[in-house]
Amino acid sequence: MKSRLNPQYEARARIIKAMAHPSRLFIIEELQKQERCVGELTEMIGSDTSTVSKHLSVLRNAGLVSDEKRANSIYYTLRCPCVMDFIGCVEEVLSANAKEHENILKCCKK
Amino acid sequence: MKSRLNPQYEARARIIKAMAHPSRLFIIEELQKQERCVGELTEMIGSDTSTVSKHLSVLRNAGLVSDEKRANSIYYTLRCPCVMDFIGCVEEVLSANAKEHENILKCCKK
DNA sequence: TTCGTATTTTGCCATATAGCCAAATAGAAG
DNA sequence: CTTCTATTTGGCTATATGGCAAAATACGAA
Repeated sequence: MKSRLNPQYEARARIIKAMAHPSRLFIIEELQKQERCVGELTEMIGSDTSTVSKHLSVLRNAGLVSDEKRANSIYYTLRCPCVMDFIGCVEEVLSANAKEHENILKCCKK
Repeated sequence: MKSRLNPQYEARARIIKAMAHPSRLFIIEELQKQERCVGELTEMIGSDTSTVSKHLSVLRNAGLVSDEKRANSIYYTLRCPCVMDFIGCVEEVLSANAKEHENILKCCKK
């Protein structure tokens, strides 16, 4: 990380990095629909509770989600729903990649 | 990565991960304005050429940029300009975070 | 208080990443 | 062919990350 870039780029990268994990993308998508507690998310994801808890703390530290304790569970909410816009664009990249792949295959066959 | 999530989340995460670095965010932003070759980007970023080259290959492997050789330089272009939409949202998160921080400080002072 | 449930933290290991330098490669120019 | 320039690759080290299991914490209920 030795560069003379504006620190703003690091701040942005921190946020994006917090999203750059399959489980965390799932969590973001799920919380956009409704708030959820750790246990529920753990159940859906299918890995260790402690692992999911860490993912949630990554998202919380990035300011992407907020938490609220109710009864004896902690409920997480998506703070900036706009992050879901990311997904649409990412899908666009993925389908562009798929198309390219297809073209390459088509070429080879001929 | 032991979870029973749909593989689609991994594909998305790969793309987002490719963006999750200050230098690579800079490159994306720069390429959105105009195509650039490795040397130019290296100059702007201020780290080793090999480092920048590796960043570019990360972006290329993710399908985010494409390259074209002309004369004796390789010019890189942004393939899906929509990725720039990310930035607006990320900035929204950052300013929400800043606001929260401010509120916390305000509370403490009183 | 003690018990029980939900969540977080810690410790440890395996793997991945970023960075630089040096060596390898590609191709234009002479 | 040889040289020069631009870029990539390999080798290395340091650091960061993800995962699980176990211990610690928080807190409502009995």
